[in-house]
Amino acid sequence: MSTLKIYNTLTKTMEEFIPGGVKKNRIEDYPEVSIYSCGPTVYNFAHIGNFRTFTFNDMLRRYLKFRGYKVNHTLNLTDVDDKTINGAKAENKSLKEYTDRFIEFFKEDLKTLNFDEFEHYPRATESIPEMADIIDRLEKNGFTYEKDNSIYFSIAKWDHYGQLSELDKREIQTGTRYDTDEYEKDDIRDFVLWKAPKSEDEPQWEINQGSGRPGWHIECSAMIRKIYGTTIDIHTGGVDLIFPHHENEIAQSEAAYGEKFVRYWMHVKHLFVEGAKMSKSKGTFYTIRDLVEKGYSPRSIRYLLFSAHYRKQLNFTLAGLDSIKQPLARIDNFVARLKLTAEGCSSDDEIVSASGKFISSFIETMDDDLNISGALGNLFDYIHEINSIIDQTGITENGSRLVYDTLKKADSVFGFIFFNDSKDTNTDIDAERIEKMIAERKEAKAAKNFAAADSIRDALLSEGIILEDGKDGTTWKRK
RNA sequence: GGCGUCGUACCCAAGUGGUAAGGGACAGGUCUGCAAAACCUUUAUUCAGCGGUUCAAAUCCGCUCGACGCCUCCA
Repeated sequence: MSTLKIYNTLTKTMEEFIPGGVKKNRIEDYPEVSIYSCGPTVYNFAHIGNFRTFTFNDMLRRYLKFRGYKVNHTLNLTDVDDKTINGAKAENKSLKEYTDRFIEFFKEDLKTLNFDEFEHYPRATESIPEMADIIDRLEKNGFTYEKDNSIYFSIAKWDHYGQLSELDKREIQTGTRYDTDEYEKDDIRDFVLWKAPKSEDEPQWEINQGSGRPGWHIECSAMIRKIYGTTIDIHTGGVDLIFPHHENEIAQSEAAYGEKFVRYWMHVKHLFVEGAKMSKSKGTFYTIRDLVEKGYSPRSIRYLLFSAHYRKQLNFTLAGLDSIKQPLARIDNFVARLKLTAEGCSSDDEIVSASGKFISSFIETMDDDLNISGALGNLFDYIHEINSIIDQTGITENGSRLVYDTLKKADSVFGFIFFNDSKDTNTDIDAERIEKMIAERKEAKAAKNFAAADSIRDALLSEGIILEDGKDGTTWKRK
């Protein structure tokens, strides 16, 4: 059996995944896997690009669970920064009131896309004491300085700075305006831990160093400390966060506590929409809601977001979303076929071996840094193989059940094979009337009155109902 | 300017030294009164271009062209 290997941004290499840092013989013997994922800033609806990253998080946790690891996963919610503060001010609401609403929307979106439930969804504003503790320790260890009542981290004092983003290899471009922040720093690359209020009515909290609000990076370090207490296994986020966000998290956490912050860093590449960067002016800044309103199913969105490897750029297009109806229909038809053909005569041996082969190839593929595209290939190979068997020899009820269970198992990772698309259930179509018309058509066909039969079919088609004649009678579906 | 990534069929997309997965589209077939759907089969002598290393390269090295990322609190 293979072992899970993941690409670690910290070392720039593929590494065997060893939770807790100590190799065990069996997966069940490993301690709970601790994962922290940078979540959304809740000042607006999250867009499709955000959801690529979040979908990756969902896939990662689902696969770890599938593999037998115990998972303890955090997705944070940034509820205090310039954007949330300004947004609340603009609507004359309290920060909490304002962000509560978007957190709710965000969680609805997660549900819409069939996300697994994460263990924790902490808000930045709920970890102020932990932030204060980090700042106290940094101050005591001599890593901070104060300027205009804001507290900064001095990277000159921290020897290990730059390991994640390989800063030591870089030269800073001359003539670049490096920082336009209103806050003054000693070194342009220093970062703020605690911001002095710009105005009295701004949200602020009291800590030993004075009244203010958290800098961008401190919240993640604080929440990780609060929830996990010590070194965590995996930290994920979009590639844009490598520098400076994650670099600064490492600096402040390791300088404060003197122990390793994170074992494995995983970063998701950004997506393109219609071949270019998402852009509000081009109208390619989609939210999940936008797409659903346009009539695309959440299931297709999930599939598309899933389908490309997380470290490759994914080109998200509406045409691509459309074409996903086909593979999904193929999967659905396959599942339906399992139910229909449960009285075949094949020996189960072939089914058993094909199913076993599928699962082991699925594991081998996914163990290679979550190669989801390869795994999708495995899935369709399996469907193809079973379809062939059914065509040639049929399938027994036992065989059918085994295939069904195998799909269920794989779907604990995919999450789009058995997807409850609520859109299909709230129908206002009169099913009884349709069944009656189908019965009439059947009679017409029996009487060889094909003109009458076709006119019934056409009448329903004009209402958007498609009739399909199969071996076991006629079924209908919406266009 | 510095650091880095990518370029595989009409489209999407795996494969990173052993002779091109998978999906969509297209085409042929089975089934059907016809159709649709479903299923089956077929589809890249070739991996941006050029040169090199090797018994062997899409995979390693060099150069060229093209797209992109970070170096600006953007997932």
